[in-house]
Amino acid sequence: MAEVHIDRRSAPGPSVSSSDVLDAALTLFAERGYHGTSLKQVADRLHIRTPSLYNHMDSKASLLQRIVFGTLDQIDIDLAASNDLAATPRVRLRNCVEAYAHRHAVHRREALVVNQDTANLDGADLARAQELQRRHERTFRQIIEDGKKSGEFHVEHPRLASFAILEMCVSIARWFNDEGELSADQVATEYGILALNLVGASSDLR
Amino acid sequence: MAEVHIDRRSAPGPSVSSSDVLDAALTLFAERGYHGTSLKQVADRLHIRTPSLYNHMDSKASLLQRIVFGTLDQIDIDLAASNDLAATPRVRLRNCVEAYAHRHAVHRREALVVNQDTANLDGADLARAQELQRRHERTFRQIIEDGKKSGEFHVEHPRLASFAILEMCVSIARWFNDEGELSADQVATEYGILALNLVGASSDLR
DNA sequence: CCTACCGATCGGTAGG
DNA sequence: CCTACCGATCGGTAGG
Repeated sequence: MAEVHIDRRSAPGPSVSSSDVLDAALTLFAERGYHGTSLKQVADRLHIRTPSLYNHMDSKASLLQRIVFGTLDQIDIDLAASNDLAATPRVRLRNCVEAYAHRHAVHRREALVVNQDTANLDGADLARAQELQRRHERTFRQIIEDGKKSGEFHVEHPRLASFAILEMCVSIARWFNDEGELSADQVATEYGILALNLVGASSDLR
Repeated sequence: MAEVHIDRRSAPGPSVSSSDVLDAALTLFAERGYHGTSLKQVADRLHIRTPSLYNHMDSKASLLQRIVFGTLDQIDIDLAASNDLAATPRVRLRNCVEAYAHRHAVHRREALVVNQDTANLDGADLARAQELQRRHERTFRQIIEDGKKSGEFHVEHPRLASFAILEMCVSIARWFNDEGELSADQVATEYGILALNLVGASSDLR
């Protein structure tokens, strides 16, 4: 039997930090899903043994919780900053979509985990996460309803349009590539235009 | 939604069929994901023991395989029938989106499983599934490029638009409800309009 | 950071 | 359709 030799004597002290653990979990959860990822895979990626992970986290569930709420809370902040109620619905929608789209390009892994595994939170956490997501949806829907009232937008069912816009932004996380021909900023700008198209914003005033 | 109700004492012989097993797995995979569902949960739902499932299936993986390819193959057929190359890009896009959206409303569970768990197929199956999905994306992209060339559509990046349209249709599976105020037909029609808006199809000719 | 170990559960098989 | 059972792996703990 060949022995595996890992030289971890090159430096003293902890070899990984809790953010390393979170980052490894983030990559694996995004790739294979929460239930499709074992803590052994997380540990392997960091070249440590599974029990050592517990020096840097509370539980597997807590990793998911931190990823999901870290992301949803930040989206909350992004949207609040972008949804300037003094502006026109057109400007509000464009700014919110740009912020939302940009986040899904820059933080791909987080977006994928939120999208795939939020349902795996338990109890109170699940309810809290769903409430945040409903709030984000309501933000977009309210903007669309305001634009419909003002005559800037032409859409029959604001709720359908808000779902469509949210989900088309989420799709960015599925294909965006840092080395691709479009930057996150360019993608965000383009998605702002697509969203305005979608709600029938008259294009001459865009 | 369709509950399997079987009075096992009323008649001799098998109490469940292989389509019952597939249907139970479909419901659970859609709700909790492939890796989040155990065969014991599938068996419990059918009021039988886990080993009895093997009278009606080959393996857990084969259930996922049948769900995914049953759905992707049908989408393939839907799109081929809707994408009448003799028609204008506007009509082709509307018909394909209506078909795709309609399927995501009527076959919610299948759509959710395909969307969440296709990546859990192994080896050759995964490659085949991804090839089918790429083909569907290319179908939409080609229509958009044709419409751009003909001047009917006004969109900068057809690939972004095709991804956005595909994913906004997928979102239907997340919220559609048979008892909701909109029927699958109505939702499909509305999404056809949203997609034409999104690609900047001039609205007076819609 | 490790080794040693825990009970629970996993997908699946044997055999009737 | 069942009971009995398999090896493997799961998240997690004890203790150093």
